Amino acid sequence: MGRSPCCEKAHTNKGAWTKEEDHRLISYIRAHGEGCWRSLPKAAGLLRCGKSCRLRWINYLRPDLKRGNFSLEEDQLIIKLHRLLGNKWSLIAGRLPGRTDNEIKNYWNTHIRRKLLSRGIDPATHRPLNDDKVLERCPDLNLELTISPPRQPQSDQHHLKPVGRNSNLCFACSLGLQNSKGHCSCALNTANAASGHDFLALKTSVLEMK
DNA sequence: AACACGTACAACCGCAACAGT
DNA sequence: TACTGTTGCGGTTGTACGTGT
Repeated sequence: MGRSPCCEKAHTNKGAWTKEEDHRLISYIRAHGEGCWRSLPKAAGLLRCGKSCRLRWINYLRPDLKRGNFSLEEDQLIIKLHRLLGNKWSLIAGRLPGRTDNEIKNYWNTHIRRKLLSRGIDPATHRPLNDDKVLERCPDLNLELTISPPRQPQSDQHHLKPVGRNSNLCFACSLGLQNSKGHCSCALNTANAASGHDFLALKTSVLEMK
């Protein structure tokens, strides 16, 4: 026996959401807040699975979403973040307020990928497409990209979840997630507040890119 | 007008991570 | 520690719409 399906597929709607469904979902979340997606559809009177409700809310109905075209700044930030993080769309979305991982993923696949290819850049590696030849000539050349949070002084904060060797940072802050700001007081947030620099916000000289 | 093709994006699926017991 | 249920993520698909012929 495999695991049970996330929902009773026989009695759930699929495909595009109707205005009525959207309205029900918005009304329910306004009244009860987000969370408990599995039980939400039944409680809200929706014939959808919880995953579908969550996706619809996060990617389309959330009031703080920024609709419309990506700005040039957003465009460049996505490219920089993708170079650092790869296809970690949720992390990239964390640095772009009002944008969702799905939206960024789609935008990458439909616009940016093509743009990079037309410039002769491999969108997966961010290296010139003919870089293979360089590697053939220089097999020992190590172009591996690695990221790590900046070193922080020791502190006695104890609410933090250790992340590898950098046990003074919560994971969100170690990745420089904007959402984490204001919600935690780990070493990085404190330091950033003082210095005006933050990790992955690409203001740091360490990560400065041309 | 009708069709073919390309593009954009909403939505689905499967899996891994996480949380609770 | 092992197990189970839930959530979140990333890859992929489906389809509406625009454009060219």
